[in-house]
Amino acid sequence: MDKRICRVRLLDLPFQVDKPFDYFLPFFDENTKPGALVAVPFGGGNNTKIAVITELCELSADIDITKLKPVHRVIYPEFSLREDMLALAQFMHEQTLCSFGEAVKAILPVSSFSKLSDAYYIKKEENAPDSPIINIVKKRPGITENELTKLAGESAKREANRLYEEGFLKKEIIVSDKNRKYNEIISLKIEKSRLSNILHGKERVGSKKRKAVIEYLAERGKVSFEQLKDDLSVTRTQICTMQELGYISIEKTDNYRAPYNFEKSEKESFTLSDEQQKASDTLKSLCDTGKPNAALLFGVTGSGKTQVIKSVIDHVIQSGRGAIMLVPEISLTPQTMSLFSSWYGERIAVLHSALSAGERFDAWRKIKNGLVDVCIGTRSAVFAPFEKLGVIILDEEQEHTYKSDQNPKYHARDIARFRCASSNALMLLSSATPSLESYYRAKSGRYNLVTLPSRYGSAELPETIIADMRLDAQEGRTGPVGDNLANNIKSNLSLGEQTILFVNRRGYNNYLSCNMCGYVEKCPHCSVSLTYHAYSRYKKTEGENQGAAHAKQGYLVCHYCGYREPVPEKCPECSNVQMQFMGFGTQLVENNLRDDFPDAKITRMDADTTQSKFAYDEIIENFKSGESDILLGTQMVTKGHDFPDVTLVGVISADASLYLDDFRANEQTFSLVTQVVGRAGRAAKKGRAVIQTYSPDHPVLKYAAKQDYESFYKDEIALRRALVFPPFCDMVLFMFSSRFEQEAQNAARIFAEKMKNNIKGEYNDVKLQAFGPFEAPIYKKQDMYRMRIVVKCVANGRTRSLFAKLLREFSSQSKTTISIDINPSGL
DNA sequence: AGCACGCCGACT
DNA sequence: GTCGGCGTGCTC
Repeated sequence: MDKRICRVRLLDLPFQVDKPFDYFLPFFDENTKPGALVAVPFGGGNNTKIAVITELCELSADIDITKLKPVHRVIYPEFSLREDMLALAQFMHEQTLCSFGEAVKAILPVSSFSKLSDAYYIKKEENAPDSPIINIVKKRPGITENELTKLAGESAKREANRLYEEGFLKKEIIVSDKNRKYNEIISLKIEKSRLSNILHGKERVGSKKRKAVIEYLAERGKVSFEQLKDDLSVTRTQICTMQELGYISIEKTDNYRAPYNFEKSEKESFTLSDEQQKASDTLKSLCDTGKPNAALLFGVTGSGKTQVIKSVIDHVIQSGRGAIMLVPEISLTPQTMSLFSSWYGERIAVLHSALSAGERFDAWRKIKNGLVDVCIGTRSAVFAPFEKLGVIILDEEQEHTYKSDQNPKYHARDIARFRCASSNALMLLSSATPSLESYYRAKSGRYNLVTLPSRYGSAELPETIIADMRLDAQEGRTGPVGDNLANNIKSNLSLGEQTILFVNRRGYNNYLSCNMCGYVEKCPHCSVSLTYHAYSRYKKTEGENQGAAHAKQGYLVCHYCGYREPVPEKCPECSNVQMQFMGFGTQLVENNLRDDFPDAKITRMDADTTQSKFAYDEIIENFKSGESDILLGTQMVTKGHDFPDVTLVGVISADASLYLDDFRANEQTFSLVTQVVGRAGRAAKKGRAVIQTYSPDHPVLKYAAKQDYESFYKDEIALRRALVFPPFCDMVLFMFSSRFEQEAQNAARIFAEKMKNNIKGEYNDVKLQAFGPFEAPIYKKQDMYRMRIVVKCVANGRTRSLFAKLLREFSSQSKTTISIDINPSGL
């Protein structure tokens, strides 16, 4: 029997209202199924909204059909969610506490959705009220609601809707497919005798232009619309009319736009080392178990992880399945692209957030239609709609960019895990410096651990020097490049070898450091650095560069537990009174370098110089070809390139990220320094690395210099366990923002109280520890005052249910905006 | 979130 | 007497 009722979720509802609604289904066909998108009337004004069907039900006594509105129709049938993707939306909704619609919109290329418009027609003329609306529709059947409003004023919408409800007007929902680009092939549709009549003027076709088109087509046969337009300057309307009149037919074929060039080239083939072969075999077998699997490919820098990954992708493609390759940032897609297209030619697609709606849609459609085997992209590419999925790879799995910080606040790893579970695919995490969480899971057997312990070929690890910047400070040198590094650059320049300098941009926070002994004040409860807050900070502009003298009037604050203490008068370690705020920018370093080495060719690479689409590639190519001596940059220089002529790598300020006010500071610093150091000496030449720091004895830097992940892990995991941080708990961040300072503060306080009451009462089984409320690191942002609550807990179903309840109750009664982020990428 | 319905002040 | 302010409450 036909299902007559469907349960739907609307795409554009705020969290408080986000619940299932039931609608009557006046039609039923093969497109009417769970996952389908439909247009439905919603709310008092019966505005047309987009919804997704989650369930089909039969008529039953417990549903009052008179209270149900009818679904208008199915829209965008090509975007209908497959069963597993619908389940994924539900999963995201539950896991990240986003609205169902937000989850669906992350999965589908919604930028391709065009706005729906309502078109009106006369349905019944007798007894129709004498309304101006009726008259307009009579004159212009199919008029849209917008045009109607323009002609008859604001009330037209309501009036038209009333006439529709009363049965005098008919409504149609129009979707324009503006983002689809077709090749339109035009051909004649007239039989020969009639054609001859027309050509000889015995039959008239209505206009000269029409006759010209027919003549043209008679001569040339099939022709594209573009061509026709260029040669005869016909308009689309004219062609469409001719189609309606039956003179011609228009055949639409898909036309894919390609933002990148796909050139398959016969790259020199490489042979896997024994070690790589073993890793590859293990991973390939994990793809074939017919069950979901997860693996961590842990290989030191330069161990050839990419080759292993390629062999796994090859294997997956051979079995007729697709592969998703995620990279941490957009700037890494072009180079990954060119590498992969040399292997797979046009059988690849790119998906990242900088694509235009059309490009994104095309890539999406190609994947869905099985025209590609591999999708490369950033976080959102984890939703690539492969029918059959064999493997999802997260390259540099520890990168924080895999966590979204906007709704839906998902982590690509979690999505990958879910998708692999429903496709019996392999989730493959790859890194030289895995996140503590992942390595912990690998060690405890939840992931298969596959290791590549040695560098590929003859490459050796570089010789690493930890340069003590305190010595420079004592001798009055305060510039960003210390004595040791400067000497190394000098000798490298004279040898004609290349240098990479890494400027640590993280840690621009105002942390206070003694420039004599490198002492940094930390929170006694959280093992994170304290951040400086000016005394009367609410009136101050953010990012102000305060001097040390000024600092003494302020406070040092912990962003995890709210602990605060006054700024010390002098260094508690060495009694030095010169405490200062740390950090250098790339530009400052560049200027200094130009002064010190006027003859060196220096290239700067950071967010500023890589604005344009291809700038990044150009910089890399130029540097590779030896056109410049020194490449100076941020994070970008640390990743994924083989520069055979680079023999010196310098870390300008290793401390900057070490004293981040984040529990992941150690982890991030270790990862960063390890990666930069790994850049040196990738080919036959032995490399050197200089790490500049005020804390030369810091174990994290020592481990990174030796590329000793195991020891770092041992220390760090013990610390996390002792202080209870992930992976031993989940962190949840609540943020309250309001234009009015008092409101944000009240809201946060009341919320905290409500949470406390709940864990004493209904939710007394939930174990959690709440900190705050206290001010967000950027207290005032875009005129909004922001308060925070930080919670440590186990984010299970019960805890989420509590949070969901609190959010729902709270947001319906407060003007303050509240947001939740479960395991945020940084606090 | 929108949008309706609903109950009190300044205008033709 | 009406237009319109935004307070409250609902959306299948």
